[in-house]
Amino acid sequence: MSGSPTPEAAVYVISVAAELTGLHPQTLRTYERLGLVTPGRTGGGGRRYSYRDIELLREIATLTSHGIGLEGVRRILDLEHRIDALTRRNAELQAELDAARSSMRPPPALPSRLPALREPAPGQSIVVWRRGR
Amino acid sequence: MSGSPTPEAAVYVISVAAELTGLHPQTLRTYERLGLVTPGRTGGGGRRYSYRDIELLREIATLTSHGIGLEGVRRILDLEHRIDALTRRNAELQAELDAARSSMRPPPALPSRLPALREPAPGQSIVVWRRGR
DNA sequence: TTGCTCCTCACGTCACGTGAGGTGGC
DNA sequence: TTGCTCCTCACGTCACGTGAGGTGGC
Repeated sequence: MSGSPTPEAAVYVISVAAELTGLHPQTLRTYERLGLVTPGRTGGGGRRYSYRDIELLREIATLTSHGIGLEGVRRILDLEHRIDALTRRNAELQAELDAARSSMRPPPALPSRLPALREPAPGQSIVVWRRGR
Repeated sequence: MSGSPTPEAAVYVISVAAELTGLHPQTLRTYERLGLVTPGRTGGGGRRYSYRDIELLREIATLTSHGIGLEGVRRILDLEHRIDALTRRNAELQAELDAARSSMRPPPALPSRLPALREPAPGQSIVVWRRGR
């Protein structure tokens, strides 16, 4: 029944969340009102913050401590998400490209054990494959 | 002598730049002091804004009109540049991938002029290069 | 009952825009 | 000379954090 806790589990009451982030409880309520962080709710109306919420709150705290207003914070978080998505897509494309190139390379890279090719003398042949003895 | 104007040409005095952007001249001086927009200077100390500067000022004006502080603006502009770069890189990778895939089909696409390689009969050699006649 | 939670309201601080005031060069 | 430019200083406004005050449920 008691599964292992996940980062999304809504477990911290507002006083604990405030303690973990160094923010005022009232500030957390303000952030929720502005739609920056949306904790879960108990039946009685109490807020419950997940670890993800705590991380987000910490990121917001860092930004505001650098003199960034909440509207700026909202935009910055959005842009950072887009950068993350683009970066992931980028790595994906790079991997596909590498795979495509390695499977296409004409002779798939002649094994290095083969003797180096030399220009034949007039009339001389270069044998690359002779079957049998 | 009168070359065609470029977007980077520093041509607008501060009063014109203020008019073009709807911003107060003193606000433009503030933005320069904060390093957001750096117009050129005349020998006498006057500012000269380029069209690129005007565009940047307009973008800043849009952001601040949405209630974003200048420190937030700075961060947002930086993030947007990174998104632009990632998006360009992304298109580049996609193009390379398309090219790689189309040039690789069927197998690594042996040049069509070469005769297909056949397994030699016992004792037979395959000559890939014979100099002279 | 105690200590939490909820909410709204209000105040202090800071950032920012903008105007004034005094200066100097085209 | 006129109208621009330069600068610094100061004030008004707004956003934000934080505290108070009054409430209710575990």
